[in-house]
Amino acid sequence: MNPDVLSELIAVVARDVIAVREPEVAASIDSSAIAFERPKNRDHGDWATSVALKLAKRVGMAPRDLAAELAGRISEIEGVSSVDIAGPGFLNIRLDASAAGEIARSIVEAGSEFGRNDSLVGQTINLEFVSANPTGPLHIGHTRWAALGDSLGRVLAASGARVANEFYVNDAGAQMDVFGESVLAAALGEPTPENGYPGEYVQELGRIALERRPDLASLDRAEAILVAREIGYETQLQEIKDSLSRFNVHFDVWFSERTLHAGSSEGGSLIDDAIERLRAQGHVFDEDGAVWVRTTDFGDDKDRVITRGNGIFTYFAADAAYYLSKGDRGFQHKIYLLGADHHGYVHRLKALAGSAGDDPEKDIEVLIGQLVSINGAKLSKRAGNIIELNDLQAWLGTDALRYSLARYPADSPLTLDPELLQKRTNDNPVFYVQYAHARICSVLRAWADKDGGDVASLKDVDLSALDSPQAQALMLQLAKYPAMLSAASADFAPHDVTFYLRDLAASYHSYYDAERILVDDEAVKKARLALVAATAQVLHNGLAVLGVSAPASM
RNA sequence: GUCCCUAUAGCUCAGGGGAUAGAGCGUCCGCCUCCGAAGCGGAAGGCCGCUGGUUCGAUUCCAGUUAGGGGCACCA
Repeated sequence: MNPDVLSELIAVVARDVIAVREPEVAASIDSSAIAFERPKNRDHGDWATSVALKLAKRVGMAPRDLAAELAGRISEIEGVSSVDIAGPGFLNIRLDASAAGEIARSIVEAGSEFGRNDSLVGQTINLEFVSANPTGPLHIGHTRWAALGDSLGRVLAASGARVANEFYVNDAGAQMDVFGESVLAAALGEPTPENGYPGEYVQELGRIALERRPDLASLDRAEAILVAREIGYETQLQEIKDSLSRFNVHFDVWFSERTLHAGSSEGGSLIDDAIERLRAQGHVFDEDGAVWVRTTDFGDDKDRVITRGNGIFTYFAADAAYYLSKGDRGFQHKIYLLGADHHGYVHRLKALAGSAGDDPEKDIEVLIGQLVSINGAKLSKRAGNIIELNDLQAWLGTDALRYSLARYPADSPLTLDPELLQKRTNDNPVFYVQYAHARICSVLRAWADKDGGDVASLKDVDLSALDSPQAQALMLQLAKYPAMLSAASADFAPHDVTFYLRDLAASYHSYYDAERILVDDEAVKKARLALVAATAQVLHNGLAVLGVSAPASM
């Protein structure tokens, strides 16, 4: 008996009972409408539902009467041991030990697939995040979006969506030229130009540029800038890719802004095409010699210029072409994960979706991340007094860093405590969870050494011995995993996973303290091993969603 | 001025139209001859910023208000 099945059965029962009185109300009931949940208080049963409270009014019954009728039917469901009515009409449901234990078997069978659900099946999602300018190293803000975005992508994929992680490379525009001038100046031993890029890394890029093109000094200035820019760009982008890869963050698409400026089949650029497509939709107008998009039609506070009076595109033009490109490449849903400094973009991007004929409410989601601060971090002199991803990772480690950055919703500001993250105790949330996993692996190793047992042989054991309160609490926690993942994907909330894992690890530690696993009674031992192996599997799966390792020993 | 975010335990933060509002840290008291004590059990600690509204029921939704953070270009 897993919770999805039970909630579905309760929905069926509710439909049945209510159909007699109010067929229309009955038809509107599905498993999401019955408020099926794990009660906070264990005295309230294994599972609880307030469905009677919610429906009583519409059916014209007293909540407790409706509850009583439902309770009678629910108690007949196979595997349900009791149903109690509490308070104004809550139904508190308890399961047989063996019915509850089935969860352990299904987890061991499903392995790393356990938790996958189909709540987002059919969605094609373009998930854009980080998108740092290729003119310098990634900083602490990028680090947060990298951890969050990558985990979000995995959460969405686990719910059945087809997800592409995408990095938009801003490799066109004036800042690239400034970058080129800075690299060239460094290569030639000149001072950094005014408003140029500071930082030791620019000097490094200059040295690399000179190494590759010793003739740099003899080139025409404009050409030299171009050469320096391209070498710097290529080198810096590669460093960004390497940093992210070390951070266990994966991108499917590296989308170059230059492709938008380059020609399309018709001769004009993709940006020209984009403006014409928006014009065809009726949202573009000319005024004061410039070309505008009427973004105010979609909630923006002012209209936006897309082509300036001097004929040059604004940055918004590239945004428009880029947005359309996502749709053209088959993505119906576009998620943008942006830093707090971009929050003025939200209306603009939504307006873009609307102007393109998409649904601004459904087809585009803009998540604004708040700032990260950290105590005691060293500023990177080489990168011009920012806090670098590379330094953070070397300092704190991928696991601790990714886990703690994924622990909070994107829209809440967060402060990292480096002292805590370096502790190898349960003060440090990632170690608490990893320790639970390592502890289980240790038990399984002891079993394998002594009896030669392996986890695959636990698929057919009798699970009725799992009747202690701690074992049942653990099983219920395990059973919640798929629904938790599905909720996390619906809310774009990878932090749900970290909180779940904390609770699951706590349930396991309590269980471990209450019951010895490797006992003499073979049947009991097998049942407990199945439960414990299932727990390790879910810890492993959950950590994988966060891009964090699940070590077998620590 | 305007728009967005935030306000929950001493600290850092989850949660959410319903039953006694949660976790970690910190404080206090207990638990290893026994599979990893990197652990477990317990205690203390809250007008869920403030005022109204909707509701059978609001800490949760809405409005206002106060406080904090952030954003406003024919920049990129």
